[in-house]
Amino acid sequence: MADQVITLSDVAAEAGVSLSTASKALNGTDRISEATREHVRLTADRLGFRHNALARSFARGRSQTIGVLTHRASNPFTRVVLATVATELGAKEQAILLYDARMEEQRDVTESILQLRARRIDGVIVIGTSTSFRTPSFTSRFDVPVINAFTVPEDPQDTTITADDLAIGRLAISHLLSIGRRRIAHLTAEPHDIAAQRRAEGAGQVLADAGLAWAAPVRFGHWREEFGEQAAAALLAEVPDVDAIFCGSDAIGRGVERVVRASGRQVPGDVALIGVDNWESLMHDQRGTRHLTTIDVGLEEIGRRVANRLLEGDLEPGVEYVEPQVVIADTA
Amino acid sequence: MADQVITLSDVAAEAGVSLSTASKALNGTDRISEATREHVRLTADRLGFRHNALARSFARGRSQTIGVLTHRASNPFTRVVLATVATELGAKEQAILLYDARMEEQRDVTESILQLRARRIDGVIVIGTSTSFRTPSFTSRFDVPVINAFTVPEDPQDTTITADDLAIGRLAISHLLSIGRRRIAHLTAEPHDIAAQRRAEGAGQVLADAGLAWAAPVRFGHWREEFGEQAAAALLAEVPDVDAIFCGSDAIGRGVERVVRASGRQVPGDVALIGVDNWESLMHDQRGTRHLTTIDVGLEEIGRRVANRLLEGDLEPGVEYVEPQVVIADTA
DNA sequence: CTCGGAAGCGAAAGCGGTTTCGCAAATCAC
DNA sequence: GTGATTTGCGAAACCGCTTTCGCTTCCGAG
Repeated sequence: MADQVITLSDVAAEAGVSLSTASKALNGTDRISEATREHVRLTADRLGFRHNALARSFARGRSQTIGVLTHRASNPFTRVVLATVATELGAKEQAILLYDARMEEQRDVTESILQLRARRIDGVIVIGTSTSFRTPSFTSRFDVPVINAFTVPEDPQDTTITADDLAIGRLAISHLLSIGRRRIAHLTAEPHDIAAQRRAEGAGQVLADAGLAWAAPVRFGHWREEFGEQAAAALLAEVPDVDAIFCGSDAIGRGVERVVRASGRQVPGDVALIGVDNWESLMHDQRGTRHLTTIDVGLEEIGRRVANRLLEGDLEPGVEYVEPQVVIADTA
Repeated sequence: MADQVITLSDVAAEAGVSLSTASKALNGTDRISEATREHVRLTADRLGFRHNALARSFARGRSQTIGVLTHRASNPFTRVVLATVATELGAKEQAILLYDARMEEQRDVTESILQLRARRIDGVIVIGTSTSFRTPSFTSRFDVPVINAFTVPEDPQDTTITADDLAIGRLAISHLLSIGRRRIAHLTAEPHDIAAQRRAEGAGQVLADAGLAWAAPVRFGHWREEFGEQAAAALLAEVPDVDAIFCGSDAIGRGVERVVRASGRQVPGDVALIGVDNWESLMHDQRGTRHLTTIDVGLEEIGRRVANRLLEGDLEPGVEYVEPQVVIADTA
């Protein structure tokens, strides 16, 4: 506790070498005989020496800290990515400095950028939302590597790792087809929502490839449970023999399920349901607690990759997509 | 971008004062004439000077970084607290360094502690789970302030801010009583789960105070949706005229709702339902998307308070509880 | 007019490492 | 055996800021 701290000079003195030799020995830099190196290492261990990270950062000019820019950190998807990134970076001794800003507001963001640069952060992770809004490009505003997570980048050259909405749509329909459904409908969010558009597009492709068409025109609305209820009610009235519904999100799926069951239909017997997000695992952590069949968009994988790419420094320009996974449960 | 960086010496030179004067002027420490101070400030602004945070941390011996210890960062509740803490600290220029460990595993934790100390962190936040397991005490293992969030602390002297499970139970029943329900049942998690116990206890108190008893013995099971289904089915068979169910969590509530509706009963007409967690807002962010009436345990508030208490340094020993809030929606 | 204290400022010593550079000894080519 | 390299190590500069301490100057008290 109150043990006074061992510095590198202490180690050097104890080992009978110079400060610089000790430094190089422990860092593995420069030419040092294997014998000396080992000797220094052993004395360091014996004394319980640990580099003062502050001094080290200062001397090296690298902070061991990654800046994270979020649009709204209270967004549940953002939280998942953020927590994953923090965990992954923490395991590698990297701290994170979070700036939660409304990215539309230039002043805010500019200030954040200045702060981050003053902190000499080693890199930047931008966590966006892959839905309604394109994330402005920050790449050129830092002199350190910048990587985007879960965004629709404004500049296609920005290094970005995100969900594959087209594949999500394809996967959903493929699964419904694979369990024998043919009269399939789709209820999803606002028509201008980018994720909703792409999911619908991917879904439509697979359907067309199978020589089928939607059982009813795609209904656009909101990501909400209530919308699921309303839209499902209207859908059932219009196409009573629909046998599967692809719901744009699990929230919508929840509402849909309630209405479908209330209409006396069996799920999945009469109508199969599949959602997107894998909420239940996001909420539960524990396994084996699934109810709604869904598609996992891979948020955690995005977080892991983003963190590791940044640390390894292999940032290739362009968008990299994470493969979605179908999570089979009780409803399809 | 490639603009070379302005240092404090530059400012001092430009302002025609010594380095030390410049430092003191900008920091507001020591005695400096108001004129000089202002003059230095202006030149600093004009030059666009920002302290090099690394040098500053080094000189001061404080890292502007808070260590965060989590038990399982992938736990959804932990994530909420973590994201809130990160946001709150980020707004005050504090980075976080996350160690996600299984707290039971001593080796892991000890290593984390050494790392954190080497980093000269300014404080520690321990995020636990307020349910099945007591969080070991770390307070004496650091020489910086330690605060617990959302934990059941092993040592009651540890500074802790957490959810008030007793109050949650009380609030749930009070609400059900206030809307006129009298035949109330409770379905909740494992009997050894601390949160489940306390919620049941608080609920029982209010019921007794109203001169009532449970419509059926409290059923303990799991935090799962499936448990909600099973338990509700059994409950309805046993007490067909139950008019309200207090569900230990929203997950349980979801399962319960499905079974209650399937039995032909109206919700909330015949049976009112109330859960705990406020999942929907945790998942949604947007407002106005509620379905299940529930109790918000105040995770975000816990995160905010923990962060601010730590920075302000007013850590009083003992447990501080966050007041739960009832969130009225469609089911009660 | 003198003296003690306070106010305002600067010189310089850290903080604890990393890194450049130079030097002596050892190794190599021929 | 000689000169050219290479190897192994230490001296010292440096990273940019904070902070102690001491030196003037100024002021008010007596």
